[in-house]
Order: sequence, then structure tokens, then C-alpha cells
Amino acid sequence: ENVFDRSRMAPKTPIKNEPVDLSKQKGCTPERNPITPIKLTDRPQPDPWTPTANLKILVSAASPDMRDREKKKELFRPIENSEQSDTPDSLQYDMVDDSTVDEFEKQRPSRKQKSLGLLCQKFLARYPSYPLSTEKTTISLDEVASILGVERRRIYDIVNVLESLHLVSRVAKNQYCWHGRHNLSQTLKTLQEAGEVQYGELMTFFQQKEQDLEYKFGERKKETIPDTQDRPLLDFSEPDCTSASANSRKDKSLRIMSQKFVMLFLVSKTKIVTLDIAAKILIEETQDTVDHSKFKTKVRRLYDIANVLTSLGLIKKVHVTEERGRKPAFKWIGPVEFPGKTDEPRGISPTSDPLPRTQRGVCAPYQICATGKQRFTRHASFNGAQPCEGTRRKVSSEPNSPCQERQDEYCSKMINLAAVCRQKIEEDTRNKACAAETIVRNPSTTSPPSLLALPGDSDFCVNPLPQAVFPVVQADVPNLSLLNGVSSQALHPSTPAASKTENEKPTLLPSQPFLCFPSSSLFMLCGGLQENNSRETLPATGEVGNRSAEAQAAIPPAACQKRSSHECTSPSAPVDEEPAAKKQTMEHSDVPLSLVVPKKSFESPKAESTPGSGCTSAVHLEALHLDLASPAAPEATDKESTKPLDSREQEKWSQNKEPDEPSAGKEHSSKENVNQPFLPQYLYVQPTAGLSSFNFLFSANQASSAISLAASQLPSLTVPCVVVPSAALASFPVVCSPTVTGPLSPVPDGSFTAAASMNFSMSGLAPTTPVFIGTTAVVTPKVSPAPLVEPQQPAQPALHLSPVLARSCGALKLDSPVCVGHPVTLLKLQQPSSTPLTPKSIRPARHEAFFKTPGSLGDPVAWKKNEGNQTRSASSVQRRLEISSTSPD
DNA sequence: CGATCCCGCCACATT
DNA sequence: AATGTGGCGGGATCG
Repeated sequence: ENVFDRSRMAPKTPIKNEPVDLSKQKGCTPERNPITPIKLTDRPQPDPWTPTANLKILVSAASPDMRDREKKKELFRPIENSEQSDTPDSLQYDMVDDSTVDEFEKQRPSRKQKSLGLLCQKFLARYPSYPLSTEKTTISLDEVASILGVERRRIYDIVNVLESLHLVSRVAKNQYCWHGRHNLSQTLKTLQEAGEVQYGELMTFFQQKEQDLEYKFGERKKETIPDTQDRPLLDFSEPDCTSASANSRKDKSLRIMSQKFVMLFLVSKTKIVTLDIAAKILIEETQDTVDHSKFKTKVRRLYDIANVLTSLGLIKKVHVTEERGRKPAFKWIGPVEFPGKTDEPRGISPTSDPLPRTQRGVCAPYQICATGKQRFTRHASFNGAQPCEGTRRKVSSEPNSPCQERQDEYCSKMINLAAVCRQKIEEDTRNKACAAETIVRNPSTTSPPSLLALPGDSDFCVNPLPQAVFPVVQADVPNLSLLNGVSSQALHPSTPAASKTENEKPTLLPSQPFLCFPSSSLFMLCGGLQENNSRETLPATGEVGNRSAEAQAAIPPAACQKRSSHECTSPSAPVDEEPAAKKQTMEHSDVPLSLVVPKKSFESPKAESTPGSGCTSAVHLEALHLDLASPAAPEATDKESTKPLDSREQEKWSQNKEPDEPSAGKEHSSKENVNQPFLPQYLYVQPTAGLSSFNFLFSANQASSAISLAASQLPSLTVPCVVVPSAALASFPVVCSPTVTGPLSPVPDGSFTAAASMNFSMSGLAPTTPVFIGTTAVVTPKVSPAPLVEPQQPAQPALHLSPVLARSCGALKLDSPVCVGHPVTLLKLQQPSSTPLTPKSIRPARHEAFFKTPGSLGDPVAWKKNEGNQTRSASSVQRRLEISSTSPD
């Protein structure tokens, strides 16, 4: 073989190099030695084994740069490799090597040097981040592989991830087109939206859960997971691609996984995702099964993806220390805010891609569709059709899982997502404003403050103030806590953060009779929603959500309290919730509260937007809550507006139960609404009756916040709703935001979505029943977090509320006289600008009021649109509800 | 010893 | 059938 080799190198080199390699690589050996003509031919490239290779090695050992060059050289002349050119060098080097260097050689190859991350960097270095539009760079896999000196397989790993982010697209066999990062933000935005829908809740849960001790794979996860399951979640398919068939294998994989992984980051509040959680979430299968091996494999893949993302500068490795110890995690360091541009909320258009895609359908560009369910699939179109099982071959966990379920899950997820979105929004808002909500809890009643903490995320959470305060919400505060927000929050008890926000602001006075809500704000009266959602609906108890950052609504203290309590409880003990809630509620309930809410325009929260799925609608009630508040009211703008409602009435609403919405929290999308003007709308509710009848009001606006919400995206979320006791309802029409209307309705169940639109029928509302309904989605628990959770829940959706409400309401409100003073919690969200409302408190009477925002409900999509348009704009209407409280009773 | 993750077999898809 | 893709997991390294 190589003369050289033999003489010198050969013997050694091989050894040096790596015996291992030799062995591994089949071909290698041969190459070297012998003449290798053959080999050469076979592999044009440089194999490691070629003489050159040795050189390289050495070089590399010496310095990376050298090494690279070497590679390139090889590349360049790969074919030739036969020798000569190389030889000389090689010789020299060899010489050296031989004698001394063996060691070095060995070293070189260090694993790290061959890492995917490094390889990816090299790969990326070859192309401009922002190529001129004019030039199209095509990438030949073989070429790159040879240049970089790696097997093609590795290049696939890189390209697949890049493709998922649309940095490249496949043009043809072995050919990819380099797009650069021009569309990255859009892609991320799309992913974020899709992610919220799909994973919002989950993430929340998980994050929370993590905290929870218990949970481990098996358990709950399943719940959550289900959703997406296999199917395609996201995809981007191109529209046409059509290849339909394909899919199968492909879809899943790295590309999708990569997108999902990115979504997780985008949806995560903390922007930190631990590997195990990601793996759990990404194991669609759901099943509990989760076998360890599968988990392990998933993690392996995640490392692959993470390496590429790290090279792209989108994430970085970090460690999260938790009780159990430190866990590997990655933090998103890429852009977080995506300016709106994206077109639509939904998917990105496929089109966006520049690429042509190829035939296979593969096309590179994928879009993300949010479609109903969104899934993305790659090539094929797939999806559509196959929803359920279609594709998967794998083990699938559940073979059969019914689509339906999925849907439900989906919905749930959606909801969750929405929630998540809200949270985000809230957070944002919060940041901005900060102030906002507070929740108060009654002292008496309630629970200890400690209750829940909010989840980490927490944004949502409201914390009850220890005392009852009535919170009034100020407009300012953007966020309220949401209680709801996901149950998860609840989970975390600790979450201080959430609380903080709220707490801080507490301003309300206890005594105040009313609460005002800023128009913009949203509030949720009920408690628990979020949690529920998350967990399940069930309980409803929940809390009230609140939330939204945007809107700040004030919530009656009572309500607040409830929530708080709920939250607290819930998290911990779900069970408790009710009781707690009741208590509180009860107490409060009596007092009637009135609320006025200004409307705000809405904005939609982004979250909602999400959209895609219609399902989404899931929205949670929560959302509703929140939104309401807002205020668009001009005047309100905040502060003033809010003012006082003096009336003192109490608002009761809240009290009730809030059951509904479990999730409410999440939704909230509303965020700030600031953007939009609000119209002031108010809702007035009198408390008359008890809870039972709650109804919701919605604010017209939603708030959306700043975020682009305006757009319509989020519509769904935003919708604010308030729940009012039925009695109240009766009288009132429901308030809804004007705008909304229509669209939603569709929702099947009447869900909320409709609500959004509005009116739901209040009538319907019978007392107990509340409104919500949301689509199934609504309730869904998805994830339910552990704690509360219910196991089943699936059904819930619409239901929940009612039940919950009912329960809660019933119990609480009515009765308890006690409450009077209690504070209700309110939440408000306001935007900064908007006015704050002050709520007054209500008497505590028993009643509580709730509001929920609907946000989530139904389909996001629809909502969005509608909302966007309608609501926001106009409706300035204000509505009021009064609830009489019976309380005074 | 657990976290990483390289490597490449081999099944499936596309030509 | 050949070749392109890429799932997957053994097992080597790293820390």
C-alpha cells in the first residue's frame, strides 16, 4: 500500500491513528495500505486512513486550524488522495509522528473535536448568516461532508435541525439550499405560537411538576402528553408538498423533534428547559410506558439537536439545580420577541420559504401550520388525513388512541398553551407594569397565604394576600397574577414571584365595595381556573384567574381570595380547593359586588393566537376572566377609570365559583392591551343571586397585549368574560364584548368561545351553569398537574365550569355571609395605561364573583379573527353587570 | 458513575 | 437494485 505507509507510517500510523478507527472503519485499513487504488476510488474522500489522514491527525493535534486545512485539502483533492500531493507532506509529518508523535495523534481525535457542535460550527462558518437574497447557495451534502471530513450521516444531523428552523431547505437529493437566518425570527415566532398551543400547558406543568416531587415519568405525564402525540405535530409542511405519502418516518424525527424542542423554549417562561422534561414531553407516545430506553434515546437525540442549536447561538447549556440535584438543561439565548411580522399567526406560510422544495415534498420549508391541530409534518401532507394513527409506526403507544381523545387533549393543550401564552404575556406585562394585580384573599377565609404559590411560572398566580384586601386593581398592574394559570402554578407553591406581583399591589382596601376593573384588565373571578385546567378542570374551584397581565382587572377581593385560596389549595391539595374556596367564597359571597369593568379594547393576547388550532379553543376560561377587565375604557385609562366604583356593591361575582375555568389562568392572553385602545366597557354585575348563576361577562376587549396581539391573533384568548352569577345574568345580557361575537360561536359547545362572542347565552347560564364551555378544550386538563389533577378529566371541558361553578358557587357564595369583608381577590390587569380600576371591594359577602376571561376558549383561530376585529375595535361598549348580591344579605 | 454523544448498522425511502 | 436518508442505540468519552 502506501509506500509510505508501510515504510513508515503504515505500520505506525495505523496504530497511531487509531487502531480503533481502523477496526471500525471498514474500509479504512485497506485504504491505506495497499495501494488503495480501490479504496481511493471508493472513497474519494479522505478517509481518515489515507496517508493524508494521518497527517491531518497530526496536524489537528497540533492545531485545530491546521487540521481543518488539512481536511479541506483532502477534500479538495479527495479523489486524488491517492497520494502524491499528500504524500510529501505526509511523509514529513509522518516522520515526525512516527517517532514521537504517536501519542499526539491519538489525542487528537479527541471526542470533543469531533463533536457535532463543533462540526456544526464549521458547517455554519461556511455560509453567511444573512446571505444576499440574490444569491442562492446550494449545499451539497457530499461535498460538505468531505470538506468537513465527516461522514455524511453527521451532516444529516446538522441539516435536519437547520431545516427545522428553515435555515436551509432541501432542494433535491443531496442538495440543500442555504437560506441563512433571514427567516429565523419568523420561524421562531411561528414555532412559538404553535408551541404555545401545543405545549403551553404542558410546559407549565412540567415545570411546575418538576418541582413537585413526585412526579415522575410515569405518572402524569401521560396526561399531558397525549396530546400531540404522535402525530405530527408540527410541521411545517408545505403546503403542497404533497408527497403525501411519505411521511412516515420522516416526519417524526429529528426535524420535528427539533421544532418541538425549540417550541418548548419559546413557550417556557424561564426559557430554560431541562432535558428530561423535554424528553418527556417529546415522547409523544404518551403512554406511560415511557420506557426507560425510549427516554434515553430521546435524550440522545436531544443532545444532537442541542448541539446544533448551541452552535446557532440559540441555546446554551446550563444546569438547573433542583432539589434532586442538578439536571442538565438548556437555556434559550436566542431572540424572544418576535416582532410581528409574521404574518399570520398561524403558520408560517409555507411560502415563506423560499425554497422551492423539491419534489419529494419534502420541501424544505415547512411551515408550521397551526391548523387545527397542528401538526406539522413534513413532507407529506399527511396529516391531514392521518391524524391519528396514521403515521406512526412505532410502537406507538397507543395504537388506537383515539383521535378524539387526542382532540380533547389537544384542546386541552391548546388551552394550556393559551395559558402559557398568557403567562408570557403577563410576564411581559408585568414587567412592564408590574403592578397590577393583586389578589387578596381574605383573611378570614382564606387560606393562608401561603397557599399556593404560584408556580414558578408563575406568573399567574395570584397570591392572595394575606389579607383580604380588596384589591383594587390598579390599572397598572399589568398583570395579575393569574391564578390559574396553569395549575401548575399552583403547584408551585412557592412561587413567589407570582405572588409578588399581586401582592404588592394589593392595594385594595378591604372595605371597598366595589372593584373596578380597568378596562383593560381582565380578571377572573373565579378561582381556580387555571388550575383546573391544568389539572383538570374539575375542581374548578379554582381560582380565579386573573390575570392577565394585561388587563388588570380588579377583582373583587373576594374573588381574589378565592383564588388564592384555591390556588393554594389546589395545588397542594386539590381537594382542598373546594373547600377552601367555598369558604372563602362563601364568605365573600354575600356581598354583592358590582363590578364595573371597563372594557378595553382587547387585545388579544398572543397567546391565543396561537392558534392554530382551533381547538384551542380551549381556551380556558381563564382567559375569560382576565380579559374582562380591561378596559379599554378610555378614560379609564386607567386609573381613573377605575376608580371607584363606588358603588359599592360588592361584587360578588366572583365569588362564585369560578369554577369554570380552570384554566383560566392561562389564557389570559390578554396581556396588555395597551395597545389597543380600549373601550371602556364595564360590566356590572350585581350579585344577586348566588353564585350559582354565574355568568360571565366579557369585556369587550380583550386585551391583548402588547404583543401583537392586536392582531387578532389571540383573540381567543382575550376574550374576557366575567362570570356572573346567574341571577345577575338573567338580567343582564351577558356582556360580551361586542366585537366578538360571532365567531366563536361555533364552538360547539358553546363553549366559550362563543362566549366570546359573547353572549353566550347567558340564559343558558343557568345559574349554575356557567358559562363556559368551552370547547372541550377548555377544560381540559391536560396536563394536569399532578396535584390536582384529576385523572380523568378529559371530558371536562365545557363542563367544568359548570360544575365547578356550581359547586363552588353554590356553596360558597351563597352562603357565606361571612365573607363580606373578605376580600376578594381581584385581579386586574391593566395595562399600564389603562386605568386602574379600583375595585372596591366588596363586601365580602359571600358572594364572590368571578370573572373569567375566556380567552382561550375556542378556537383560537376563530377567535382571533373575530376578536381581533370586532372586539377590539369597537366595542367600546361597556357593559355592566350587576350582581346583586344577595349578600347583604 | 452519570452525562454526553460519536459512530455506524441497518431499515426505509427514493431513484 | 442502488443509493439517499435517517432512526436508533451500543458503548466510548468526558467530567
